[in-house]
Amino acid sequence: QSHPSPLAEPVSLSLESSKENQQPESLGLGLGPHPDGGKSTPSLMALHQPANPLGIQELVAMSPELDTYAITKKVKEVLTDNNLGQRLFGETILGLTQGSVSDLLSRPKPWHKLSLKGREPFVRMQLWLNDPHNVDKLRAMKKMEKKAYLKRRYGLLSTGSDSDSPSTRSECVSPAPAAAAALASLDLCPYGQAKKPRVVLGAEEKEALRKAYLLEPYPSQNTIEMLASQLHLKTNTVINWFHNYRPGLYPGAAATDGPQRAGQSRHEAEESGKSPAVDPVSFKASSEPCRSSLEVSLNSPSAASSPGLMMSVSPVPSSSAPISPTLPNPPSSGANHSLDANPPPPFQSPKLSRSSQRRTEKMANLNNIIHRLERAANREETLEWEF
DNA sequence: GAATTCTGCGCATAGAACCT
DNA sequence: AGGTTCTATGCGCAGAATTC
Repeated sequence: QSHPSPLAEPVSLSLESSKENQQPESLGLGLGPHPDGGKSTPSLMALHQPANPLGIQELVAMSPELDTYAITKKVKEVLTDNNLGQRLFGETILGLTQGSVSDLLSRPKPWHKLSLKGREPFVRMQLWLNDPHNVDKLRAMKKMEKKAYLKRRYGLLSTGSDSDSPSTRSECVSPAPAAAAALASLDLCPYGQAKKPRVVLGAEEKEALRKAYLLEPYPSQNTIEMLASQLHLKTNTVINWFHNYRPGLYPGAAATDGPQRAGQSRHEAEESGKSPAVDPVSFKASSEPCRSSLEVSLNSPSAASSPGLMMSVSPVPSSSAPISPTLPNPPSSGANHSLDANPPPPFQSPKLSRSSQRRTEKMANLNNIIHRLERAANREETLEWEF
């Protein structure tokens, strides 16, 4: 629609459109034998060759088959590890909105099912991953946005360095390139930062919390801890829920329908600066002539030695048991110190036993909670938070 | 050539988490 | 406490592809 075309090169990683300049035949595309099958595939290295740049479209067309699941998994991992939001990433790297980024990352389609246009974001992601410096650049942009926000709001810049500013407390230590390179090994968080998956409360949990709220809108610490324990939630989650549920923040909340959105906010922020500190040109300009892993062929054997975020590119992604992002994570250890006295169920098959047992326990527990809450509410009896 | 289907994406919003 | 940020998701639109 009216949004800037994704092909208008919001990408700053030397992905400038070069339609007027393409020389496909002489690009030295690194058409090397595929490590697995000897299949000749083009590489993405040409993107970083100023002398013979390729347009993103050409690049997509020439790109080898990419493992979209692995790419999105890695991108999510990097974004999470570095506290980089999907909005910033989408707008600056992919030229897409946050919602589209979320959709792409959570439900990537297999490469072979994508059209050329549909493949484009994945190629951009791969390119972005290839150079660890890009993470730093995005982090820098985030800081700039933060500063701009603070300036707008308070008319002053945050004092002190960003690293010790409270507003950036959650950012992990600036990664050394070497550390970033360590990302190349999957599933490692290079900065020792625990990942914090988003909590999605189940219907039963919400129901229990709602009833708890009706009985006690301002629960004591003790109550919160008990609720957290019984619902297998973190106390902070319970606190946040109560906080968000109170009418003050969500008009109409706590009535029946649960939290409503408070004032909208992002659009104001975006309004005041549609491209808040997001200047692809300057971003690109800041990218020193880093002849990093961008130059490395996606499929070339040398990729293995690349210090960057090079992903393995599956020639047959669909056959490689795609990593479904929706696969449930194994229950985190220690998350289940149930206070209830439910004895462990009899032995089940190893795979089922843990999750189904947990589920059963949780359901029973929740039913118990709801039942007691209802009884308490009906009798108007003093709540005793014993489940 | 019209109708239908597919695909990619933006917009709006819910709600959890975070910041001041 | 109030406000903001962030992610997930539903809905709808536009354009391309396909079918009739």
